[in-house]
Order: sequence, then structure tokens, then C-alpha cells
Amino acid sequence: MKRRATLNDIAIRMNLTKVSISKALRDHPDISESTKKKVREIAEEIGYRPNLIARSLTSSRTSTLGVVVPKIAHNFFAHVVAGIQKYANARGYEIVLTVSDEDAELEKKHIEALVSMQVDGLLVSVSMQTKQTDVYKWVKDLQIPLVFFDRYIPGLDFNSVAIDDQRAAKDSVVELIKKGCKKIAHIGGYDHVIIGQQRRLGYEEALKKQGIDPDPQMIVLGGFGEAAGYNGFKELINRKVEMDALFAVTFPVALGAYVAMREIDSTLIDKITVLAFGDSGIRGIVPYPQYYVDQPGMEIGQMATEMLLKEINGEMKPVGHLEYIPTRFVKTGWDFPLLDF
Amino acid sequence: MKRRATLNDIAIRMNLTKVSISKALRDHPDISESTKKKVREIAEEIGYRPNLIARSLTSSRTSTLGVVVPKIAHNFFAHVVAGIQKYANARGYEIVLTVSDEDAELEKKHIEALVSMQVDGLLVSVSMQTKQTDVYKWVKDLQIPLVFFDRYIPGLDFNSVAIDDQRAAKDSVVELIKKGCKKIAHIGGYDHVIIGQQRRLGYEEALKKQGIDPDPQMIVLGGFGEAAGYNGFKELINRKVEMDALFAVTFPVALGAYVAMREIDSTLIDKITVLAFGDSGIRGIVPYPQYYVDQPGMEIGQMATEMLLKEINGEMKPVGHLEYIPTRFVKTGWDFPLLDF
DNA sequence: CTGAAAGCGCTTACAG
DNA sequence: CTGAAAGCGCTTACAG
Repeated sequence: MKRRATLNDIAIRMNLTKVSISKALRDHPDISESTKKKVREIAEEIGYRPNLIARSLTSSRTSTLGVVVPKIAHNFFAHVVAGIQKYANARGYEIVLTVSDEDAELEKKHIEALVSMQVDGLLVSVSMQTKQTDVYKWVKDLQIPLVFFDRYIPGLDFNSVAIDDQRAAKDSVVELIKKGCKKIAHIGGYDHVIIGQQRRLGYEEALKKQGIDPDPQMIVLGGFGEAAGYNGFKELINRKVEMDALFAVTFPVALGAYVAMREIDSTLIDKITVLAFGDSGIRGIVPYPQYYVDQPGMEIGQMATEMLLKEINGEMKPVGHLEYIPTRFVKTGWDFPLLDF
Repeated sequence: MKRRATLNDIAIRMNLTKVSISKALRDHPDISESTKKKVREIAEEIGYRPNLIARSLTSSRTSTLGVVVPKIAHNFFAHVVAGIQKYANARGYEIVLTVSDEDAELEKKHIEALVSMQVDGLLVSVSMQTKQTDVYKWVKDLQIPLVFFDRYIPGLDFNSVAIDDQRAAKDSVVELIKKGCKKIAHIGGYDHVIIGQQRRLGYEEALKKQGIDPDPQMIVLGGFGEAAGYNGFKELINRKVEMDALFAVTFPVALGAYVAMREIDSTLIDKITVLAFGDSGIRGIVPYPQYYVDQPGMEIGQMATEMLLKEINGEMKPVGHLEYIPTRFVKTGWDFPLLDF
């Protein structure tokens, strides 16, 4: 095995000390151009790469960001991570990615591990189960920059980036009403999960604004996944609710509802106009759901990273600022730009 | 700011040296149970967490794996990363995730950065443009364990995990023929990209096996994205090719083909049986493509990580072994287990 | 423009 | 069972 080259290897060959080599390589003004040139040549020749671990120990910076997501194999979070990567890499940071799998305990462990790794900052989207905030208070004590994205914990003075769920829900449901839908049911998440609550509130607000009294019979709460959508739709049918439209809290919920419709009476699929939060991730061959709220994952990731780097560089303070990224109300259509990978 | 606690802080409080504290915390047999207990209590009390950077510098292990993927916001790679995470975390490793964006230069830079970070091993899926193998030879020289997944470079003696593209293509096309399809066109990738070549070869092999002579007119090569599918299908129509089935090299290619069909004559959508590599990632409301080859991303990620850890632990040698993960030929259907997030 | 000294927080190997 | 010594590869702060 080739032992990895160190500063000293270059120093010996040049009859200098490692201090000078270190400076030369970092383009420090102390060193003459001719020396720098020579150093770079030899470094190249022997394949020298700085040991970032050693550098981090002295500089107390790792140029590394810790990320915690609830899931990675989900279209939305995959896009957020893509946005984080893009922004961070362009600025010389690498990403340590961890997945909590919606488990508050795992989330805590990952944050502790990332702090132990001395990441320069943290980007986290909390799991749906997270109620304890001890870890976050500990992170705050240590003054480690942290920015929440998508799912945040209010009241801890961390900055956050998210979409304005309540407003997006309200505006979209208003659009639906304007397009002629009169009886809009809602299959929602849970009220103890912030996005579930806000989307339900937005839905009710929209109805009221349009002079419709929200009917508790038309609302089913129960989760964010396919099963929740399936069970929710069956429950609406059990209750003999009449509807011409359905507002689903997430795309998987809409999907579950479609499965239920197909089971009950497949003509319902074209009779009920569905609005869901989140893109299916596939366009062009599926005309359902008819409308959706586009959640710009990339932009959320980029903005969160931008804010985090500002905190790291002392250009921004953690003051509990919540930055909203605008969403779009989209009709599922056939014309869209073709992507070439 | 609370300065982070170090071994020495505990040592001073206990009138011991940091060496003993280090041993106690690592449960070294040298230390008495009572001392260990006391050390752990104080560590807990003052919120001590080991500085992994310092530990890595002495132990020359980081418990960190470097990952390079061409894309992250793609269903398949997101699943691979999920599999890597799951397996690695369970064994005490963290993941540094990088994205090459299909750019060979970026891929190289990321690998260099990961090596500088002293990762214990590398998991990489090469970009489609990668032709230069210098970096990989350099990694080999340094004896850093590396396992390729999905997209590999043969001939460098690294182990790899992938699906058997040729065989999966062949078996699936044979199935299609058995189901009655007689004129199967193919929209393929490029021959210089290994998966493109293998899938085309499998397609031709299947036809021959079933006594059909492959017709070059029925094959269009041109990429792996939506645009390639769109243009490919138009080209087939230009050539006045008659077909009752289409084998698309990827799901996006199938999607692009569907867009073209809708433009040309939407009844084609039900007349042409489409087989694609890769799941749409959404089930239940889309009956298209009618068949697909399921690529088990999770399992690929897990197996690659398992092999990498074996190399790191000296239980496996890099000998150019290529491990195939089985795929499944699936009919797109309505019944599937409902996921609850 | 170059270098000697000190240290980052930890572990390893050796001694008692 | 406990500790003194040395060092991982680098950077910082100071001196010349």
C-alpha cells in the first residue's frame, strides 16, 4: 500500500518545513510565487491530498453539513436533498445525510452523531413523532447553526424554511370552488402534525370565505399515507357523504382514495375532482389527480442551505424566522417540458 | 457559548487522566466497573460527546462511507440510497452523500474530496460520461475499499453490484412474446453506456430465441430520458414501423413515448403494449406501462454496502466480482399493499 | 519570505 | 487497575 503523502513528505523533498508547504498550498501571501509553483508541482507529482480530518482538528471547521430527513425514497425529500446538494457543493461543503425513518429516537441519535462529527451546521426536517425538544435545546446551547425545513418546531428560535400550508390549502380550495366544485370533502392527516392541521384549517377557511359552512361529516382525519386515503374514502362513503370534489392532504392519500374509488365504483374516478398536495412525480400519462399543489422541494432545499450558510458565516441570526417558499396550484395536463435525464 | 466538554474536563473532575477516561468510556477491560460507572455519570451530566474528528485522526478510521450517485431526485437512486443508509447505519456508519449529476469531472472531484475526508470506503455509481479511469486507479493504489453499484467499470478489479440487464431484458421480452406480442419495437439508450447495450442485446436475444429476426428498423437508440422516448417514438412512426408492443429502455423513455402517442393518435396508448425498465414509483391509478422490470434499488444499496463493509473488515477481497441482484417481470395492476408512509 | 513552538482532542503502546 | 509519553497531520500565532 502506498502510504498517503503528507505535508512533511513535500517539505523534506524541498528542504522546507511543513508550515511553509501548508501556506503555499493554501495560497498564503507569505510565500513567493516561485516557491508556491514548485510546491504545487511536487504535490501533484506525489499525489498529495490534504487530510481533511487533520485540518478540521486545528481549524475547527469541517466544511461539512449534517442533514436529517424523515424519508429519502420519497419524491419530495429526494428533491429537497438535491437542492441542498447543489447549493452546498457549489460553496465547498459536503453533506452527511441521515434518515430518521419518522422515528424521533433515531432522529435524536443522528443529530448527536452529526454533532460529534463536528459538522458546521445542521439541516433538519423533524419526524412526525417528534415531541421531545431536548436535543434541539442542546444544539442551541452548543450554538451549532441549525435550520429546519418543511417540518419545523416553532418556539425554539431556530430559523425555518417551509411552504405556507394553510395559505396554499386555502387558495387552492378557493380555486376549486371557483371552478364549480360545490361539495368538497377532505381527507386529512392529524391535527397534532403541523402540516395536517394547517391544511385542514386552510380548507375550512376557503369554504367559509366562499360562504360555505364546513361540515364535520365531510372531513376525515387519519394519516398521510395510502392506507389513510383508502380508509378515509371508505369512511366518507359509509357516512353517505355526497361530494363532487376531494381535497387530499398528500399525494399518497389521493392514491389510496383512488384505490377505494375503483373498488366501490370506478366511475367515481371521473366524477370526483381531486386536489392533492404534492406532485405525483410522473407527468404526461396520468390525468389524476386533476389538480395539485406543487411543493418546490429543490427550492426549499436551496433556501434552507442558503440560510444555514449565512448563519455559519455570521450573516444571519437564529431568531425563529420562518421563510415561506411559494407554491403553485397546478392543473394536471399533458404539456410539460421533456426532461432528458 | 458553552465550550464543548472534552475528556480532560471529566479527568480533572475525577482526579484521573484523560487516558483512563477514554478507556472507561470505550468500556476497556483495564478500568474497574465502579470507575466506569462514575465516568459515565459525569459524562452524561456535563453532556460530553466524543469529538469524532480527533478520534479519527488517531484511530485512522472515520466510520464514514462516501457515496457517489449520478442523480438523487430519481426514484431508483433514492431507493438505493435508502438501502445504503439502512444497512450502514445499523452497523455504525454515517454516509457522506455526493451527486455527480452525470458529470464525469464532478464525479472525480467528489471522489477526491471523499478520500481527503478519509472515508473508510466508497460506494459509487458512475456517470454515463465517465471514460477516464485515473481516479479509480488512484483509489486502488491507496487501497481504499470501493464497490460499484448499478453502473460499474469492468476491468479495474473492484467488486460491483448490479442487475443482469441483458438477462432481465431477454426474459421480459420473451414473456411479452409468450403473451402474444408479435411486433416488438425497441427504444434504447446508447451502446456506449453499458446498460443501454445490454438491454438491447437482451432484446435481440429474446427475439432470436423465439424465432424472430431482429429488424434494425424497429430499433431506435438515443438516450435514457423523456426526450429520447418522445423522439424515438416519432422516429419509429416516421419509419412506418408497425408494432403491437414497445420495449423502452427506461421508464422516462416510456413516458416520452406516451407523450408522442397522445400527440399522434391517442388510441395507440391502448393498442401498444409497453414494457419498461423501472417502476413508475406510483401504482394504482396508472395502468401504463402494462409491464415493467422491477429494479430492486433498496436491495442493490444494501448488498453493495454489505460487500463494502466486508472489504473494510478484510473479509472480502476486491477481485472484480460482479454480484447480480434478481429482478422481477411485473404486470402493472390494481392490487398492491397500501403503504402508510 | 521562512520557521520553531504549541496545540486541536483523542488513542496507542508501553510501563508500572 | 492507572498513567506518562508520543503522535495522528495539520494550522495558528508569533518571532525573526
